[in-house]
Amino acid sequence: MTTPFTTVSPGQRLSDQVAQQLRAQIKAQGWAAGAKLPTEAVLAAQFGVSRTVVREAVSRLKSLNLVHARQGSGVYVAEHPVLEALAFSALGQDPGQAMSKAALMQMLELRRALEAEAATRAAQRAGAADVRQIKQAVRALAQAVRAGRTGVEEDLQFHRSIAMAAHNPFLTGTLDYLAQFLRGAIGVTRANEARRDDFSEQVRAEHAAIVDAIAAADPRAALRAASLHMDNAASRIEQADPGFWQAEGGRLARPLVKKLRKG
Amino acid sequence: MTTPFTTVSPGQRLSDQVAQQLRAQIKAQGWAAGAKLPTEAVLAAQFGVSRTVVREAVSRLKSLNLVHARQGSGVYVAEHPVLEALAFSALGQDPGQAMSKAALMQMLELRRALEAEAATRAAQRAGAADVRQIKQAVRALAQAVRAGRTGVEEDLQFHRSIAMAAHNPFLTGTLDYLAQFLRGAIGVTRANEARRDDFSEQVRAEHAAIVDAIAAADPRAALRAASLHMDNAASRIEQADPGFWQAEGGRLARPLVKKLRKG
DNA sequence: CCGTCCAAGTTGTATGATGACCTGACGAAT
DNA sequence: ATTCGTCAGGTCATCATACAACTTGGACGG
Repeated sequence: MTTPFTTVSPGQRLSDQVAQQLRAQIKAQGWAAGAKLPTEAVLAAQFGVSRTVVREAVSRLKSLNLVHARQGSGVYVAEHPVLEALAFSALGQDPGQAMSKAALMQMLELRRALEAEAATRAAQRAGAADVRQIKQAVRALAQAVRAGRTGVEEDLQFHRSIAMAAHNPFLTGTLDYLAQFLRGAIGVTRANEARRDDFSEQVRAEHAAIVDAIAAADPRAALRAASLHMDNAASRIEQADPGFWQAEGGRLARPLVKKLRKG
Repeated sequence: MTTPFTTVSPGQRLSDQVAQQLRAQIKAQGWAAGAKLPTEAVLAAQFGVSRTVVREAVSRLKSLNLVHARQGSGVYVAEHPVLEALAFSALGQDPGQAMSKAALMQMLELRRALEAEAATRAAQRAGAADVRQIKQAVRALAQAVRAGRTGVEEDLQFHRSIAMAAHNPFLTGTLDYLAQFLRGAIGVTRANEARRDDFSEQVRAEHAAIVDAIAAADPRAALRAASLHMDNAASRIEQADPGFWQAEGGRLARPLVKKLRKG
């Protein structure tokens, strides 16, 4: 077989299916780095679709820097298709979905590193305006809770305001990107924390400790406070009722099942 | 004017230009989250291009989750277009290019957080196979240096092997993604370090300290060693000849000029 | 051997048409 | 009055075709 592609099936968007298959082929080293892909016309014939669909699929791979096209020559696999790793959201996987407990813990680990760095640098560099922003976020979060909402967006905004106070666009950008996946995670953690009043109060206190350290321009205290907040968040998830992950978390965790089966 | 779009100019790929302008418009809150974009026909008319071009541009925004299209209804701005922040590479900016000294320091800051976490967790979880991989990477790096090469790829592989030993796919994924931008940065730092023999030896010793700590399953030592490595890398850049950034760095730093002018 | 030019191949763009699907409005039946 | 079916218009998804812009490799003549 010279055509290792499964024929596309209608119902789904064809360009999505083609993009996924091409991505899979590249990821599986089906084509070496720098190699030339078949021409659009050939791909269209192999997939049984029009050239328009192939072009849109290739266009998406281009925007992910998996390939680059040279007019008059062809489409070539990128030399360093590394970014693909973080682009799991872009093709196939749906971000914003909730995650399994294990994935949640791993994400918290990543956050721990980034939030600690952000808090440290924020304590070093935050100006009066930055501190105002952070305190504003804290108030918004408290108000959301009083209003009976979960406060996911406000929680994200709180952490984002700290990252911005660090004045490092790479840090802000990375946290922003992760926020997409965090949104589901924070929803779960806050739902968990809201089940126990002592948890809610504990979270509030931890947030306050971070803010105080930044306002006091004490980097080491900020580092400690931020690390503690993440560690405690992990603990609170560990302490959560085992039933939580079947009950309230179940609705959210369901989409993860397929992801786990695949792994 | 109801058409705030600058007319596209031939020479560049039209779909790229349209995608950039749409992205800029969304980023500038020109359209609220959830708002419906003009139809493809209208956009095509406003930009003065064909629907084909508009469709490819929109397709790229879709793959970045900036918008989502509903057949029969329209194209809508995503509710949480947050990931866009890390996608600076996908549209417009060329990754793999070198960066300014300031950007390099900011990126080191981000790396510091991630590498420290990776080293810590690696020390906690690395198995015998993981340690073998890491030591193999160290040997490859030494060999590359002896062969007169810069060892950028080997340096990346060294850090990647540590991240993998941490057994956290999110951490590995994020570092992989950043590696794309790091590649240029590491090239600059290694070119800088190679200029002074004491620097080279110092780097080698720092790497060894990290490996030893992981092999000894000492998380705290690994954390210290990794943090020290990043801090020292920053110091070495600070200590670099001022002329370095005009001379050797100049060739690499040139593409950054436009980025700085824009900011 | 070397430079020029041309022709085929490939991507980029334009255009028109058709199918699938959504949305809102209208009107009939319960 | 509410619900439901139907219909028309709008919109995205896909297809087919044609042409423009560009690259590549080889033929050709020096």
